[in-house]
Amino acid sequence: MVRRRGSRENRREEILLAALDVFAERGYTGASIASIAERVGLSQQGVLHYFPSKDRLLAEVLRLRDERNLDVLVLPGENGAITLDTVAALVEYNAQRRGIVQSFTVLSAESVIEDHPARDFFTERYGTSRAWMAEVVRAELGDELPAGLTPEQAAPLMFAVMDGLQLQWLLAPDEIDMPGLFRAFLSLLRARQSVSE
Amino acid sequence: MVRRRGSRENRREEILLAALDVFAERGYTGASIASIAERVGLSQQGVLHYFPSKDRLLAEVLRLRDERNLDVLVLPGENGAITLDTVAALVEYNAQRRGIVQSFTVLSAESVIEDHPARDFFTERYGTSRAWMAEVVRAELGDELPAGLTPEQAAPLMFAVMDGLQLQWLLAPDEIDMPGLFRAFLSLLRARQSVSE
DNA sequence: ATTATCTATAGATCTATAGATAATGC
DNA sequence: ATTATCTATAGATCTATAGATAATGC
Repeated sequence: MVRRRGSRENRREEILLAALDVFAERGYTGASIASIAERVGLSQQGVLHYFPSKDRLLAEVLRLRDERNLDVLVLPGENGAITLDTVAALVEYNAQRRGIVQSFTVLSAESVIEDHPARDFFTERYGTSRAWMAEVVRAELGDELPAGLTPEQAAPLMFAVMDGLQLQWLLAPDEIDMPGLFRAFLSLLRARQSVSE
Repeated sequence: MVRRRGSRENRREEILLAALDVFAERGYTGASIASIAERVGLSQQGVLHYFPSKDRLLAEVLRLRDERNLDVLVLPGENGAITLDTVAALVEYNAQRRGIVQSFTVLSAESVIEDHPARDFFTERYGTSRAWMAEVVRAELGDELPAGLTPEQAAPLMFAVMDGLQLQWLLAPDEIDMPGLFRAFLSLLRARQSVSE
Protein backbone atom coordinates (compact mmCIF):
# COMPACT_ATOMS: atom_id res chain seq x y z
CA MET A 1 0.00 0.00 0.00
CA VAL A 2 1.51 3.27 -1.10
CA ARG A 3 0.48 6.02 1.21
CA ARG A 4 1.26 9.65 0.74
CA ARG A 5 3.33 11.19 3.45
CA GLY A 6 2.15 14.68 4.15
CA SER A 7 2.06 16.67 7.29
CA ARG A 8 -1.03 16.45 9.38
CA GLU A 9 -1.94 19.99 8.38
CA ASN A 10 -1.75 19.19 4.67
CA ARG A 11 -3.99 16.22 5.11
CA ARG A 12 -6.48 18.25 7.05
CA GLU A 13 -6.61 20.89 4.37
CA GLU A 14 -7.00 18.27 1.67
CA ILE A 15 -10.02 16.94 3.55
CA LEU A 16 -11.47 20.41 4.06
CA LEU A 17 -11.28 21.19 0.35
CA ALA A 18 -12.94 17.90 -0.54
CA ALA A 19 -15.61 18.56 2.06
CA LEU A 20 -16.32 21.99 0.59
CA ASP A 21 -16.84 20.36 -2.80
CA VAL A 22 -19.16 17.71 -1.47
CA PHE A 23 -21.14 20.19 0.61
CA ALA A 24 -21.54 22.27 -2.54
CA GLU A 25 -22.82 19.27 -4.43
CA ARG A 26 -25.15 17.86 -1.83
CA GLY A 27 -25.56 20.37 0.95
CA TYR A 28 -24.51 19.66 4.48
CA THR A 29 -27.39 17.36 5.37
CA GLY A 30 -27.12 15.45 2.13
CA ALA A 31 -23.35 14.98 2.25
CA SER A 32 -21.96 11.88 3.90
CA ILE A 33 -18.58 11.70 5.56
CA ALA A 34 -17.91 8.62 3.45
CA SER A 35 -18.31 10.53 0.20
CA ILE A 36 -15.84 13.14 1.40
CA ALA A 37 -13.44 10.40 2.45
CA GLU A 38 -13.65 8.79 -0.96
CA ARG A 39 -12.39 11.96 -2.64
CA VAL A 40 -9.23 12.01 -0.61
CA GLY A 41 -8.77 8.24 -0.78
CA LEU A 42 -9.48 7.58 2.86
CA SER A 43 -12.05 5.51 4.66
CA GLN A 44 -14.85 7.31 6.43
CA GLN A 45 -13.14 6.58 9.73
CA GLY A 46 -9.95 8.01 8.35
CA VAL A 47 -11.64 11.38 7.98
CA LEU A 48 -13.01 11.16 11.49
CA HIS A 49 -9.47 10.74 12.70
CA TYR A 50 -8.80 14.34 11.66
CA PHE A 51 -12.16 15.86 12.53
CA PRO A 52 -14.08 14.50 15.47
CA SER A 53 -17.54 14.94 13.97
CA LYS A 54 -19.38 16.11 10.88
CA ASP A 55 -20.40 19.32 12.65
CA ARG A 56 -16.83 20.20 13.43
CA LEU A 57 -15.78 19.42 9.91
CA LEU A 58 -18.36 21.89 8.63
CA ALA A 59 -17.23 24.52 11.10
CA GLU A 60 -13.66 24.28 9.87
CA VAL A 61 -14.71 24.28 6.24
CA LEU A 62 -16.51 27.57 6.79
CA ARG A 63 -13.58 29.06 8.61
CA LEU A 64 -11.28 28.11 5.73
CA ARG A 65 -13.61 29.46 3.10
CA ASP A 66 -13.88 32.73 4.91
CA GLU A 67 -10.13 33.09 5.16
CA ARG A 68 -9.74 32.50 1.44
CA ASN A 69 -12.42 35.02 0.62
CA LEU A 70 -10.76 37.62 2.75
CA ASP A 71 -7.60 37.03 0.76
CA VAL A 72 -9.46 37.85 -2.40
CA LEU A 73 -10.95 40.97 -0.94
CA VAL A 74 -7.83 42.26 0.67
CA LEU A 75 -5.25 41.53 -1.99
CA PRO A 76 -6.66 43.71 -4.78
CA GLY A 77 -6.98 46.77 -2.58
CA GLU A 78 -3.24 46.90 -2.13
CA ASN A 79 -3.18 49.62 0.46
CA GLY A 80 -5.93 47.90 2.40
CA ALA A 81 -8.58 50.32 1.19
CA ILE A 82 -11.56 48.35 -0.03
CA THR A 83 -13.83 50.14 -2.42
CA LEU A 84 -17.08 49.29 -4.11
CA ASP A 85 -15.04 48.37 -7.17
CA THR A 86 -13.16 45.83 -5.11
CA VAL A 87 -16.47 44.29 -4.18
CA ALA A 88 -17.55 44.26 -7.82
CA ALA A 89 -14.29 42.53 -8.66
CA LEU A 90 -15.07 39.87 -6.08
CA VAL A 91 -18.41 39.26 -7.77
CA GLU A 92 -16.59 38.94 -11.07
CA TYR A 93 -14.17 36.47 -9.55
CA ASN A 94 -17.04 34.49 -8.08
CA ALA A 95 -18.57 34.12 -11.52
CA GLN A 96 -15.60 31.92 -12.31
CA ARG A 97 -15.76 29.59 -9.37
CA ARG A 98 -19.18 28.12 -9.41
CA GLY A 99 -18.48 25.42 -6.86
CA ILE A 100 -17.54 27.83 -4.14
CA VAL A 101 -20.53 30.03 -4.84
CA GLN A 102 -22.79 27.02 -4.79
CA SER A 103 -21.44 25.79 -1.48
CA PHE A 104 -21.98 29.16 0.05
CA THR A 105 -25.50 29.52 -1.33
CA VAL A 106 -26.58 26.08 -0.20
CA LEU A 107 -24.94 26.21 3.22
CA SER A 108 -26.08 29.71 4.13
CA ALA A 109 -29.69 28.91 3.23
CA GLU A 110 -29.53 25.60 5.07
CA SER A 111 -28.21 27.43 8.09
CA VAL A 112 -31.52 29.18 8.75
CA ILE A 113 -32.80 25.81 9.93
CA GLU A 114 -33.15 25.59 13.68
CA ASP A 115 -30.17 23.95 15.35
CA HIS A 116 -28.17 23.92 12.15
CA PRO A 117 -24.48 23.80 13.07
CA ALA A 118 -23.67 26.75 10.79
CA ARG A 119 -26.44 29.00 12.03
CA ASP A 120 -24.33 31.06 14.42
CA PHE A 121 -21.53 31.31 11.92
CA PHE A 122 -23.73 32.89 9.27
CA THR A 123 -25.63 35.12 11.66
CA GLU A 124 -22.41 36.60 12.96
CA ARG A 125 -20.85 36.75 9.55
CA TYR A 126 -23.69 38.79 8.08
CA GLY A 127 -23.75 41.03 11.11
CA THR A 128 -20.11 41.97 10.91
CA SER A 129 -20.16 42.08 7.12
CA ARG A 130 -23.00 44.58 7.10
CA ALA A 131 -21.24 46.86 9.55
CA TRP A 132 -18.08 46.66 7.54
CA MET A 133 -19.87 47.23 4.24
CA ALA A 134 -21.72 50.26 5.60
CA GLU A 135 -18.34 51.83 6.28
CA VAL A 136 -17.08 51.03 2.78
CA VAL A 137 -20.17 52.69 1.33
CA ARG A 138 -19.87 55.71 3.60
CA ALA A 139 -16.19 56.15 2.81
CA GLU A 140 -16.92 56.22 -0.88
CA LEU A 141 -20.33 57.80 -1.25
CA GLY A 142 -20.80 59.72 1.97
CA ASP A 143 -23.90 59.73 4.12
CA GLU A 144 -26.36 60.81 1.46
CA LEU A 145 -27.21 58.18 -1.07
CA PRO A 146 -29.84 58.42 -3.80
CA ALA A 147 -33.47 58.37 -2.69
CA GLY A 148 -32.41 59.26 0.82
CA LEU A 149 -30.83 55.92 1.58
CA THR A 150 -28.27 55.60 4.35
CA PRO A 151 -25.10 53.49 4.16
CA GLU A 152 -26.70 51.29 6.84
CA GLN A 153 -29.54 50.53 4.46
CA ALA A 154 -27.30 50.09 1.45
CA ALA A 155 -25.13 47.49 3.17
CA PRO A 156 -27.76 44.77 3.66
CA LEU A 157 -29.08 45.53 0.18
CA MET A 158 -25.65 44.93 -1.29
CA PHE A 159 -25.38 41.50 0.31
CA ALA A 160 -28.96 40.75 -0.64
CA VAL A 161 -28.19 41.55 -4.27
CA MET A 162 -25.01 39.46 -4.19
CA ASP A 163 -26.70 36.45 -2.62
CA GLY A 164 -29.87 36.71 -4.64
CA LEU A 165 -28.00 37.03 -7.92
CA GLN A 166 -25.92 34.00 -7.03
CA LEU A 167 -29.04 31.91 -6.65
CA GLN A 168 -30.49 33.00 -10.00
CA TRP A 169 -27.11 32.62 -11.67
CA LEU A 170 -26.61 29.09 -10.34
CA LEU A 171 -29.99 28.10 -11.74
CA ALA A 172 -29.53 29.82 -15.11
CA PRO A 173 -25.89 30.78 -15.74
CA ASP A 174 -26.57 31.69 -19.35
CA GLU A 175 -29.41 34.02 -18.60
CA ILE A 176 -27.93 35.87 -15.66
CA ASP A 177 -24.95 38.17 -16.09
CA MET A 178 -24.11 38.22 -12.41
CA PRO A 179 -21.23 40.72 -12.46
CA GLY A 180 -23.03 43.00 -14.91
CA LEU A 181 -26.18 43.07 -12.82
CA PHE A 182 -24.20 43.70 -9.68
CA ARG A 183 -22.49 46.66 -11.31
CA ALA A 184 -25.88 47.89 -12.49
CA PHE A 185 -27.03 47.86 -8.89
CA LEU A 186 -23.90 49.72 -7.80
CA SER A 187 -24.60 52.38 -10.40
CA LEU A 188 -27.98 52.96 -8.76
CA LEU A 189 -26.20 53.72 -5.51
CA ARG A 190 -23.76 56.02 -7.28
CA ALA A 191 -26.32 57.90 -9.35
CA ARG A 192 -26.76 61.58 -8.71
CA GLN A 193 -30.17 62.80 -7.78
CA SER A 194 -32.06 65.70 -9.29
CA VAL A 195 -34.21 66.66 -6.34
CA SER A 196 -32.34 68.02 -3.37
CA GLU A 197 -29.27 69.37 -5.05
CA MET B 1 -60.08 3.77 16.53
CA VAL B 2 -61.62 7.08 15.71
CA ARG B 3 -60.61 8.15 12.27
CA ARG B 4 -61.44 11.45 10.68
CA ARG B 5 -63.51 11.22 7.59
CA GLY B 6 -62.43 13.77 5.06
CA SER B 7 -62.42 13.70 1.36
CA ARG B 8 -59.29 12.41 -0.28
CA GLU B 9 -58.51 15.93 -1.44
CA ASN B 10 -58.71 17.36 2.07
CA ARG B 11 -56.41 14.72 3.38
CA ARG B 12 -53.93 15.39 0.62
CA GLU B 13 -53.91 19.08 1.35
CA GLU B 14 -53.49 18.43 5.05
CA ILE B 15 -50.40 16.40 4.23
CA LEU B 16 -49.05 19.04 1.85
CA LEU B 17 -49.32 21.75 4.48
CA ALA B 18 -47.56 19.60 7.05
CA ALA B 19 -44.87 18.77 4.51
CA LEU B 20 -44.28 22.45 3.79
CA ASP B 21 -43.78 23.02 7.51
CA VAL B 22 -41.36 20.17 7.89
CA PHE B 23 -39.42 21.12 4.76
CA ALA B 24 -39.13 24.63 6.19
CA GLU B 25 -37.78 23.25 9.44
CA ARG B 26 -35.36 20.70 8.04
CA GLY B 27 -35.01 21.24 4.34
CA TYR B 28 -35.99 18.62 1.81
CA THR B 29 -33.02 16.33 2.34
CA GLY B 30 -33.27 16.57 6.10
CA ALA B 31 -37.02 15.97 6.30
CA SER B 32 -38.29 12.44 6.69
CA ILE B 33 -41.65 11.24 5.45
CA ALA B 34 -42.24 9.85 8.92
CA SER B 35 -41.94 13.27 10.54
CA ILE B 36 -44.49 14.66 8.10
CA ALA B 37 -46.77 11.72 8.78
CA GLU B 38 -46.57 12.29 12.50
CA ARG B 39 -47.96 15.83 12.12
CA VAL B 40 -51.09 14.62 10.44
CA GLY B 41 -51.45 11.58 12.69
CA LEU B 42 -50.64 9.02 10.04
CA SER B 43 -47.98 6.39 9.71
CA GLN B 44 -45.20 7.00 7.19
CA GLN B 45 -46.85 4.48 4.91
CA GLY B 46 -50.14 6.31 5.26
CA VAL B 47 -48.54 9.37 3.67
CA LEU B 48 -47.11 7.27 0.87
CA HIS B 49 -50.62 6.10 0.12
CA TYR B 50 -51.41 9.65 -1.02
CA PHE B 51 -48.09 10.53 -2.63
CA PRO B 52 -46.08 7.82 -4.30
CA SER B 53 -42.66 9.16 -3.33
CA LYS B 54 -40.91 11.91 -1.45
CA ASP B 55 -39.99 13.62 -4.73
CA ARG B 56 -43.57 13.78 -5.84
CA LEU B 57 -44.64 15.09 -2.47
CA LEU B 58 -42.15 17.92 -2.83
CA ALA B 59 -43.34 18.68 -6.35
CA GLU B 60 -46.91 19.05 -5.17
CA VAL B 61 -45.92 21.12 -2.17
CA LEU B 62 -44.22 23.59 -4.48
CA ARG B 63 -47.19 23.71 -6.79
CA LEU B 64 -49.49 24.45 -3.87
CA ARG B 65 -47.25 27.12 -2.46
CA ASP B 66 -47.06 28.85 -5.79
CA GLU B 67 -50.81 28.86 -6.17
CA ARG B 68 -51.24 30.46 -2.77
CA ASN B 69 -48.65 33.07 -3.51
CA LEU B 70 -50.36 34.00 -6.73
CA ASP B 71 -53.52 34.51 -4.72
CA VAL B 72 -51.71 37.01 -2.57
CA LEU B 73 -50.31 38.85 -5.54
CA VAL B 74 -53.46 38.90 -7.58
CA LEU B 75 -56.04 39.70 -4.93
CA PRO B 76 -54.76 43.12 -3.88
CA GLY B 77 -54.53 44.46 -7.41
CA GLU B 78 -58.28 44.17 -7.84
CA ASN B 79 -58.35 44.94 -11.50
CA GLY B 80 -55.51 42.55 -12.16
CA ALA B 81 -52.98 45.35 -12.49
CA ILE B 82 -49.95 44.48 -10.41
CA THR B 83 -47.77 47.40 -9.43
CA LEU B 84 -44.50 47.74 -7.57
CA ASP B 85 -46.54 48.61 -4.51
CA THR B 86 -48.32 45.29 -4.79
CA VAL B 87 -44.95 43.60 -4.73
CA ALA B 88 -43.89 45.63 -1.70
CA ALA B 89 -47.12 44.57 -0.01
CA LEU B 90 -46.22 40.96 -0.67
CA VAL B 91 -42.88 41.49 1.04
CA GLU B 92 -44.74 43.01 3.99
CA TYR B 93 -47.04 40.04 4.11
CA ASN B 94 -44.09 37.68 3.97
CA ALA B 95 -42.58 39.34 7.02
CA GLN B 96 -45.48 37.85 8.93
CA ARG B 97 -45.20 34.30 7.78
CA ARG B 98 -41.76 33.21 8.62
CA GLY B 99 -42.35 29.52 8.03
CA ILE B 100 -43.34 29.98 4.42
CA VAL B 101 -40.41 32.28 3.75
CA GLN B 102 -38.05 29.84 5.37
CA SER B 103 -39.33 26.92 3.33
CA PHE B 104 -38.88 28.88 0.18
CA THR B 105 -35.40 30.06 1.08
CA VAL B 106 -34.18 26.62 2.05
CA LEU B 107 -35.80 24.76 -0.83
CA SER B 108 -34.75 27.19 -3.55
CA ALA B 109 -31.13 27.15 -2.42
CA GLU B 110 -31.15 23.37 -2.07
CA SER B 111 -32.51 23.16 -5.60
CA VAL B 112 -29.24 24.35 -7.15
CA ILE B 113 -27.84 20.95 -6.24
CA GLU B 114 -27.45 18.69 -9.23
CA ASP B 115 -30.37 16.29 -9.67
CA HIS B 116 -32.41 17.99 -6.99
CA PRO B 117 -36.06 17.23 -7.65
CA ALA B 118 -37.02 20.92 -7.40
CA ARG B 119 -34.30 22.19 -9.72
CA ASP B 120 -36.46 22.51 -12.83
CA PHE B 121 -39.29 24.00 -10.88
CA PHE B 122 -37.17 26.87 -9.59
CA THR B 123 -35.32 27.45 -12.84
CA GLU B 124 -38.58 27.85 -14.70
CA ARG B 125 -40.17 29.81 -11.95
CA TYR B 126 -37.42 32.42 -11.89
CA GLY B 127 -37.40 32.60 -15.67
CA THR B 128 -41.08 33.37 -15.98
CA SER B 129 -41.07 35.57 -12.91
CA ARG B 130 -38.32 37.75 -14.32
CA ALA B 131 -40.13 38.22 -17.61
CA TRP B 132 -43.29 39.09 -15.80
CA MET B 133 -41.56 41.45 -13.40
CA ALA B 134 -39.80 43.26 -16.22
CA GLU B 135 -43.23 44.08 -17.63
CA VAL B 136 -44.49 45.31 -14.28
CA VAL B 137 -41.48 47.60 -14.03
CA ARG B 138 -41.85 48.83 -17.59
CA ALA B 139 -45.55 49.53 -17.15
CA GLU B 140 -44.87 51.66 -14.12
CA LEU B 141 -41.52 53.30 -14.74
CA GLY B 142 -41.08 53.11 -18.48
CA ASP B 143 -37.96 52.03 -20.30
CA GLU B 144 -35.56 54.48 -18.72
CA LEU B 145 -34.65 53.74 -15.16
CA PRO B 146 -32.06 55.56 -13.06
CA ALA B 147 -28.41 55.01 -14.00
CA GLY B 148 -29.47 53.74 -17.40
CA LEU B 149 -30.93 50.50 -16.13
CA THR B 150 -33.47 48.63 -18.22
CA PRO B 151 -36.54 46.85 -16.86
CA GLU B 152 -34.85 43.59 -17.89
CA GLN B 153 -32.01 44.40 -15.51
CA ALA B 154 -34.26 45.64 -12.75
CA ALA B 155 -36.33 42.45 -12.71
CA PRO B 156 -33.59 39.99 -11.61
CA LEU B 157 -32.33 42.62 -9.16
CA MET B 158 -35.75 42.82 -7.56
CA PHE B 159 -35.90 39.10 -6.99
CA ALA B 160 -32.31 39.12 -5.81
CA VAL B 161 -33.14 41.77 -3.23
CA MET B 162 -36.24 39.90 -2.10
CA ASP B 163 -34.43 36.59 -1.74
CA GLY B 164 -31.30 38.04 -0.24
CA LEU B 165 -33.21 40.06 2.32
CA GLN B 166 -35.18 36.99 3.30
CA LEU B 167 -31.99 35.16 4.12
CA GLN B 168 -30.62 37.97 6.27
CA TRP B 169 -33.99 38.48 7.90
CA LEU B 170 -34.36 34.79 8.77
CA LEU B 171 -30.96 34.87 10.45
CA ALA B 172 -31.51 38.16 12.28
CA PRO B 173 -35.18 39.19 12.32
CA ASP B 174 -34.59 41.98 14.82
CA GLU B 175 -31.82 43.59 12.84
CA ILE B 176 -33.33 43.43 9.39
CA ASP B 177 -36.39 45.47 8.49
CA MET B 178 -37.19 43.43 5.43
CA PRO B 179 -40.16 45.43 4.08
CA GLY B 180 -38.46 48.75 4.83
CA LEU B 181 -35.29 47.75 3.03
CA PHE B 182 -37.25 46.44 0.08
CA ARG B 183 -39.08 49.75 -0.20
CA ALA B 184 -35.75 51.55 0.05
CA PHE B 185 -34.56 49.54 -2.93
CA LEU B 186 -37.73 50.38 -4.83
CA SER B 187 -37.15 54.05 -4.17
CA LEU B 188 -33.77 53.72 -5.89
CA LEU B 189 -35.55 52.48 -8.99
CA ARG B 190 -38.08 55.30 -8.79
CA ALA B 191 -35.60 58.10 -8.15
CA ARG B 192 -35.27 60.79 -10.77
CA GLN B 193 -31.89 61.41 -12.22
CA SER B 194 -30.15 64.71 -12.61
CA VAL B 195 -28.04 63.93 -15.64
CA SER B 196 -29.95 63.35 -18.83
CA GLU B 197 -33.14 65.20 -18.07
C1' DA C 1 5.48 6.52 21.91
C1' DT C 2 2.75 8.51 18.61
C1' DT C 3 0.31 8.91 14.49
C1' DA C 4 -2.28 7.35 10.40
C1' DT C 5 -5.36 4.19 8.84
C1' DC C 6 -8.05 0.28 8.62
C1' DT C 7 -11.77 -3.37 9.93
C1' DA C 8 -15.69 -4.30 12.64
C1' DT C 9 -19.76 -2.85 14.37
C1' DA C 10 -23.51 -0.68 17.24
C1' DG C 11 -27.44 1.77 16.83
C1' DA C 12 -30.19 4.95 14.22
C1' DT C 13 -32.55 6.24 10.42
C1' DC C 14 -34.74 6.32 5.82
C1' DT C 15 -37.46 5.20 1.55
C1' DA C 16 -40.36 2.25 -0.55
C1' DT C 17 -42.84 -2.19 -1.32
C1' DA C 18 -46.02 -6.03 0.02
C1' DG C 19 -49.79 -7.52 1.97
C1' DA C 20 -53.39 -7.49 5.75
C1' DT C 21 -57.54 -5.37 7.75
C1' DA C 22 -61.26 -2.46 8.40
C1' DA C 23 -64.45 0.95 6.77
C1' DT C 24 -67.16 3.24 2.94
C1' DG C 25 -70.01 3.64 -1.17
C1' DC C 26 -72.57 1.51 -4.57
C1' DA D 1 -65.24 -2.99 -5.14
C1' DT D 2 -62.63 0.59 -3.50
C1' DT D 3 -60.27 3.29 -0.30
C1' DA D 4 -57.71 4.36 3.94
C1' DT D 5 -54.53 2.74 6.99
C1' DC D 6 -51.75 -0.30 9.37
C1' DT D 7 -47.90 -3.90 10.34
C1' DA D 8 -43.91 -6.06 8.59
C1' DT D 9 -39.87 -5.69 6.34
C1' DA D 10 -36.14 -5.38 2.70
C1' DG D 11 -32.32 -2.99 1.61
C1' DA D 12 -29.71 1.19 1.99
C1' DT D 13 -27.44 4.48 4.39
C1' DC D 14 -25.31 7.21 8.11
C1' DT D 15 -22.61 8.75 12.24
C1' DA D 16 -19.58 7.60 15.60
C1' DT D 17 -16.95 4.40 18.69
C1' DA D 18 -13.62 0.60 19.68
C1' DG D 19 -9.80 -1.61 18.83
C1' DA D 20 -6.18 -3.60 15.62
C1' DT D 21 -2.09 -2.85 12.69
C1' DA D 22 1.52 -0.69 10.46
C1' DA D 23 4.59 3.11 9.84
C1' DT D 24 7.24 7.21 11.72
C1' DG D 25 10.04 9.90 14.91
C1' DC D 26 12.61 10.04 18.88
